[in-house]
Amino acid sequence: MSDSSIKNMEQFAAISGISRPTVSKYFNDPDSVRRSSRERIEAAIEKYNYRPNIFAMNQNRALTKNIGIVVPLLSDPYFSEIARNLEQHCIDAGYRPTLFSAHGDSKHEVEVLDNLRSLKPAGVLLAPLGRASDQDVLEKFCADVPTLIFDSNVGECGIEFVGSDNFQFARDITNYLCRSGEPPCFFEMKTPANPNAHRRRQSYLAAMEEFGFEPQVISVEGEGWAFEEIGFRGAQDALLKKAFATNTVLCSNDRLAIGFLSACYVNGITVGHGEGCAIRVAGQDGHPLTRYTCPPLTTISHNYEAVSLQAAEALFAAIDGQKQPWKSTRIEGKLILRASA
Amino acid sequence: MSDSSIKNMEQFAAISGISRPTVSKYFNDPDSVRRSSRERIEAAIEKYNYRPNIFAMNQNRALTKNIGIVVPLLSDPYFSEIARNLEQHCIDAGYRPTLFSAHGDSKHEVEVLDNLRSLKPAGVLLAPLGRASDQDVLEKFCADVPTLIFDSNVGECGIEFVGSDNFQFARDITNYLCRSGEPPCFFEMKTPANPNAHRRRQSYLAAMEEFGFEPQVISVEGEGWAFEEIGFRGAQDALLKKAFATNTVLCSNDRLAIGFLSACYVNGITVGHGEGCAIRVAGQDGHPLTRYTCPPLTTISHNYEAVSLQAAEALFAAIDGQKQPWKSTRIEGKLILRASA
DNA sequence: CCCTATATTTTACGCGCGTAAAGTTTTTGT
DNA sequence: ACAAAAACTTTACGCGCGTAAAATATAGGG
Repeated sequence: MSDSSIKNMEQFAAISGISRPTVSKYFNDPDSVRRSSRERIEAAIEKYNYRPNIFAMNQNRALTKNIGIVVPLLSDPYFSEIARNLEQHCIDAGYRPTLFSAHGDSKHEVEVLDNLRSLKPAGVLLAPLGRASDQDVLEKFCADVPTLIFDSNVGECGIEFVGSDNFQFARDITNYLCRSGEPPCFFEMKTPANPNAHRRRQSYLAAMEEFGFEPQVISVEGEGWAFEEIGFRGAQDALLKKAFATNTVLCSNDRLAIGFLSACYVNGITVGHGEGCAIRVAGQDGHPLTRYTCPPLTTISHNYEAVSLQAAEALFAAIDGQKQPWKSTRIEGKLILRASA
Repeated sequence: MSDSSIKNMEQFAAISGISRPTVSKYFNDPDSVRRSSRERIEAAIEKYNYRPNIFAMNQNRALTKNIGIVVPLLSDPYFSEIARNLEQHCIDAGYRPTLFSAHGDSKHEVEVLDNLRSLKPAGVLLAPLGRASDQDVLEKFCADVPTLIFDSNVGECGIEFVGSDNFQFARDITNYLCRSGEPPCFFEMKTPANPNAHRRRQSYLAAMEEFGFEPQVISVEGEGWAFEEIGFRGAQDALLKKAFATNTVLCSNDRLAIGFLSACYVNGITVGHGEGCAIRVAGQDGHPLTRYTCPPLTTISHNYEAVSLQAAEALFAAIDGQKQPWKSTRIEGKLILRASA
């Protein structure tokens, strides 16, 4: 418990009366040293509170336990939630995760990937920015480092792709909306950052066709990641123009829907599936706050747990040397019926 | 642009026909080498796309440019927003920020701090968990590493404290609520993680006394960081019991308020300051989504920009060797009047 | 109790780079 | 054109630790 003036493993080994390599072995696997040594080391750790420098440790190690986790934007609840899950899975499996955000910007993404190489990661879990990503950089990175791409597919690179089944998302919720009331219009951003948005639109179109309804897509302007603001403005505009052919709107994602709900509110339009409601609104993603919107938002939620677990385990398997052909795993979401639709 | 087979600075220096130490100097400061050398190095970088290993770089450097940023929980929008700001300021000042989250858990916080030492940071910007933090560990860390504490004060440790003026927050919004309608009740968590919550309660009490109103504090049960859920349940309960003496509620923070609004909605209680509204609700923090709640939430917002700038610059000054006595800087928030109150 | 097989520890070197000190070249001033 | 100053390059060593190979200690068998 005393304040260790011990600066490195050399000194620590000397004080505990054991050779440095043995101490090194101990930290790598406590059971790999003799019991008597282990006890002396552990007593010394207790006494001096010494810990090896993790970066020096990884410097000359054949296989590190580092795993890099990269998401496009940490402030987006979907990514912060999935990142949280991934980190936990890594820790549980004995790895050391490090989290990076590309801050919604392609240049940052490239920089993160560059820095990641210095970490000598055993593997990387990467959710690319999508459309904006530098494809060449991603591919080269995947070629150099065992990488599992999740959330947003960017060609067959990396070990495997794991993400949500966006076709199923839009299909199932469109299906529900059609069966429970008027068919939905589709509300989306004109230039979404993420390719999943395209899948959702296409799936909506297909589902509507299957039902024999006329689809209607409202694409609103707006760049960047301020989806609520974009949804709000787009909805304001569209509501003013009475642009929606039916009384039901399916938003491309929950954050747009949150903006949409807000626009409805300020325009005095009551949202919900009940009597006296003017419009039904649904989202997609299972954003943590959709439970608390007014009204609570009907949505289709990512299976966060399954996506993150599948992604993590596929990466671990690859790190363990199990070679598999590239594949794409798409995990179904779960419809969450609430008052908004 | 070719795929560099270059593994280290040695090889890179050899290929570019320059000594390794000179290359090292170049990466440390391109202007510190002769122009002819610089051009040759830059040509080689272009050609082989070489970058030094950032962790090896910092290994034996007297002063690194690393800055650690630690927040209690990244999934909380307040922290992700402030962290984003801090990162940008670090980058702008030529530092290399690395972001860590304590995941709302004291043990993680200790671990993060341990790992941070390995980074040999020039400085650390630390928002402690608060009540749950291991005080001894924090103090020892501050003694070893130039650390600036922000958001939540934990005794006079570190270089300086920078945070919001929580007394002013609750005072000003209580003031506004008293002047614009019935005096507010105060809605809070019984056992908040963060000491700022206590300040806000006390400030509310003081402000009410000043106005000559009877204060009323409703403290709801709930552990952890699921504030919306805690707010929702607490509000459900309190509304059912008609626990509020007035028609106005000041929530201790915006996330509780979001849960509160949701509870009002499902109970058919209209929120707002207008005609026909049953209750007024206000929050505190300036959560990014409060603009889009229904109704939009009246709140008092942190001055994110000022807090992060002040914190960053104080740290930079300390890193540059400017010794100042410890002080505490509390930055005022800005009242944001919306429809909810 | 002695010898061999196995478990540990030592020795020695490497990872990728920073940096001080000493030697060399280039630039500057005149 | 020459000396002094400035810039640069070499040399040499260090950071904190991993790891293979050699040396040593421990355990098992008769």
